[in-house]
Amino acid sequence: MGQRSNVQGTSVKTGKPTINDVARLAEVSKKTVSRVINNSPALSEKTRDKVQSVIKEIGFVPSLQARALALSRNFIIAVLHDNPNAQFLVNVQQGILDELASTEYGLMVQPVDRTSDHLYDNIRSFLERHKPYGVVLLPPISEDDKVAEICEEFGCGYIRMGSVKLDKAEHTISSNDREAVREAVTYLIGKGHTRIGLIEGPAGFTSPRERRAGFEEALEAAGIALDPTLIRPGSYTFESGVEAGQSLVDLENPPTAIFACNDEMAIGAIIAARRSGLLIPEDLSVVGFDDTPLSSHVWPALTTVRWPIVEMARLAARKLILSDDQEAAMRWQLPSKMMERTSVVPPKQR
Amino acid sequence: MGQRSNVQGTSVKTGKPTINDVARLAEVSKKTVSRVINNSPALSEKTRDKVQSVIKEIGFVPSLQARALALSRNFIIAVLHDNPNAQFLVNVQQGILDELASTEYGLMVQPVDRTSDHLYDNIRSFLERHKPYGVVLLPPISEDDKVAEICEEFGCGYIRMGSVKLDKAEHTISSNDREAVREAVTYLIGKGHTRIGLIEGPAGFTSPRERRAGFEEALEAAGIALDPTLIRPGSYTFESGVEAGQSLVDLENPPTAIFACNDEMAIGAIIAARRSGLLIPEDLSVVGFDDTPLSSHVWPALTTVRWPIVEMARLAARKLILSDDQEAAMRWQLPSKMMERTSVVPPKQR
DNA sequence: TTGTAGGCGTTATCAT
DNA sequence: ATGATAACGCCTACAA
Repeated sequence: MGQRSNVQGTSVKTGKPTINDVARLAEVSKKTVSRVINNSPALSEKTRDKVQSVIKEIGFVPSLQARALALSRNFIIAVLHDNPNAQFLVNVQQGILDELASTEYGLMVQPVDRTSDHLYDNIRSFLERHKPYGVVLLPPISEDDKVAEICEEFGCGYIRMGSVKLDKAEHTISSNDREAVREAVTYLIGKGHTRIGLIEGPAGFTSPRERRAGFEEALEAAGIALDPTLIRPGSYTFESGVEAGQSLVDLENPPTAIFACNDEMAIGAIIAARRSGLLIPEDLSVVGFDDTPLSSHVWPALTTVRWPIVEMARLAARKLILSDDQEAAMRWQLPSKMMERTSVVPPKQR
Repeated sequence: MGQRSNVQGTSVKTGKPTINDVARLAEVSKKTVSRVINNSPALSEKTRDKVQSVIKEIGFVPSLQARALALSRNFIIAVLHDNPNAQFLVNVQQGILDELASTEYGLMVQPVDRTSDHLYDNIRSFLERHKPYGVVLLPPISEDDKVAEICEEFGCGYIRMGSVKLDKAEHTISSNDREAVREAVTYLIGKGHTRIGLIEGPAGFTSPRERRAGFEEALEAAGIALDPTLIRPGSYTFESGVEAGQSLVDLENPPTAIFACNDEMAIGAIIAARRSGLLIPEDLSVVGFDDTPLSSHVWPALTTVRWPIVEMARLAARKLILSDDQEAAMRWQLPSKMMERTSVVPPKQR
């Protein structure tokens, strides 16, 4: 007897049962056990049941390391990001982990530097090293087609998360920024605002572009002419919000409301306005975008638009690991929602 | 010729060179190559150089999957946490990743539920499945000795991050909450405050306990009697800060300053005070703890205490993967620092 | 100092 | 439907 064959069927070395132990006890070959594990269709009921009962009995769990070697693929989903926003990143992680919790998959996190000369090499080397089963690409890096190509090249599943449909449905998760912003600005208009400032996001990315488009659509639908003097650039940072907000309230004929392309800038604008002696929201209504925890902890609580990040991430993971879930594979859009709080009131009569 | 031996030395199957290719081209055995990879001391200069030049030439990269199988250990550091604070978590991840960037290690994230009946089983099954090289335990789960035992049991390196020394030096990274709070409260006293409110953290964990101790030590050193009516419980949430802050400012003889055990509660207290018509900081000075991004984005900007989280996480990773770095192994404390901003002024004359 | 043989625990190939 | 045998790519024990 080369192996000790005790009642647990446990091999001597590691103390944990292997596929060999199962095969021996079930009196079948390793390959048959492997077929059972992988739900191979070509198996007799009887054999399957027998093997499964042995598996349960001795508590066999397949080794992920061994499978990784044989399959050249790890049971890991990786988040690839170039995103400074902590809350966003953590929400994504949470959503993915929710979906993975009932599986054997694990989650890796890999930041990348979009400005690096070695961006693509770094991504390649990550994929080559860790061979993740699939990756979730977060904005803004998700907008880079080359990155998606690299994933494809490595035979690695990928999902691109963004504000618009960036790829085929099965590779995309997106929200509807344009409609959401249109709705938010329409809400401002509904309150009676006609002079509405816009603080934009950084140029070159789709989300700011979409949000601006939604802004313009809302104005147009209400028959309000776009006033370029009410539009300010921003970079999604608090400081840029302060600056843009300041320059808007300093206007001779300032806006009665501001839509900022994210919460940090919205809060920056509030700070700037308050510094100029304005009361918020009485003198200036403000709407943000993101629904960061920040937004409900400031005073006044910020009306904002919320991406369903956790749900999006969960769907992303589902699309990656449940390749046979056709319904999930085709779903690619989850709608944003406006969170009405206290930073918006009708404009003062002049 | 069983293998195609082209100039790249690449094996036919995967397209990527393996240890066999290196061995063949360098005219040594696999084992010798393996020794070179693992920096085995017993090797002649000549052989080492030769092998290394071949490795470089054909671009050989050892397969992590194969090593994982052979070693029963993955080249992965995992963060185990039960921590709701996004910024903290992301900072930890960033610190670890900074340190791992120059290595082949990757980062996994695994949340756990402290309130679950299966807490320990879940941790066991994670360690068993993914066999991380080491884990970083974040507070508050890091305070659970049983979790550390489980890591030990699996032969998995671990580092416990906390407010006090929770374990042997090589397993500990901590800050000096007590001294930092003492310093912050002493600073308030130095400004002339003598009635200082305290909003505590949740009972049962060490960080709130340490922070309270620091608070008491500062008062005692200044000869100020501890006034129990100025102490309020809190749970590290914004809402608990609002509540505690409200009850403090409603006092007949309210404090002129408040120290809150984290920023969220501090900001909650500011909101509550403002709601009661107080001017901040003129009527009430406030100090927080954590230096979340929040704290510099509120008005007034919050004076707070900053844990060097990124540095702590970096050191944690270093301790885990550089087992021969004695200096790092022994270092376990990184000092917090008070960030002076604008939420503190001397009390008004009465 | 270096090499040989065998093992880690799976999956794939190709029979039967 | 099932099995024998050979990968997968590295590491360890032991031998030389």
